[in-house]
Amino acid sequence: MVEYDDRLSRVFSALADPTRRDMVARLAAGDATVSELAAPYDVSLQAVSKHLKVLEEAGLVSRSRDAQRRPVHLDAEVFDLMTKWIERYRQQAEERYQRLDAVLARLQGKASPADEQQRQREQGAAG
Amino acid sequence: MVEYDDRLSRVFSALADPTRRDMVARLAAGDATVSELAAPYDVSLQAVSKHLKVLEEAGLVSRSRDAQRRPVHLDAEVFDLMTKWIERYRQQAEERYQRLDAVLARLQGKASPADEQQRQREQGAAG
DNA sequence: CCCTTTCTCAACCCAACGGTTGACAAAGAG
DNA sequence: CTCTTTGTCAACCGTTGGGTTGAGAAAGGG
Repeated sequence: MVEYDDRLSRVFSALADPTRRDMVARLAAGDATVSELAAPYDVSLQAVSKHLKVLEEAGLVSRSRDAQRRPVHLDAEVFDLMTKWIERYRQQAEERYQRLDAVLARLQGKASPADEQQRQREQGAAG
Repeated sequence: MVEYDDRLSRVFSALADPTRRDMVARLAAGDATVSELAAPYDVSLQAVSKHLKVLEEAGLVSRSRDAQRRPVHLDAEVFDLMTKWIERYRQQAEERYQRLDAVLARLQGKASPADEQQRQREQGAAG
């Protein structure tokens, strides 16, 4: 379970680069060779090869062989890992927001917003 | 529209660090001060301050003032940006997969898988 | 066999990153 | 005003990351 953390780091880190996100977008349309992927960019083939290695180690992509060519394939399953992480905390934050709204509505100006802010912080530290 | 790209890079990059993801998780439970956030980690307060700056510049977090304290608040909206990007290509990849399955089913062994792989690649390059 | 195509590995460069320490700003408390 | 608390800024340091070039592996074509 703990290793997942490192996996997430790799995935987020891989997608932090615009070129690599671009390649993922390209690969979503279909498999491609290294040269095909390199074509749109003004960098060496070696640089593209490195990018692909990063994507592969993040589990976003897999490579096979077809004569000299190395077709690259997008493995979309990893996206689930990210989506789950994101959704978890987004929902948590939203629920908290709704709770806060409810409290504020109940108070209806009986206390200052600063008091509520303080209460919120303590609640967070306890939970 | 183009600026969004850089924004995504910042967000993904910010979340590529396990400590920062941890802080986001903590903040999903409620606002917290810098010291409170620093407590669980074996690093200087300055390091934590730097992490928070990264999260802030990514738009994941905002900071206000309460006497000497600087309460940190999670801005969950940015998550939508990520989710949208991810979902877009995940769906695209899945649809492509289903199309491929359909084609393979129609062929029912009339052609070799290699031919289909080739067809796939050309289709991708054209689209 | 040699030549071309496709791609990777290795070494290097420089900018960015995460960490440190030291100084100091901001805001109460005495 | 002085002292403490809370946090940031600045300078520095070792590591990582994206880029380069050069060499060469892998697989077919002549």
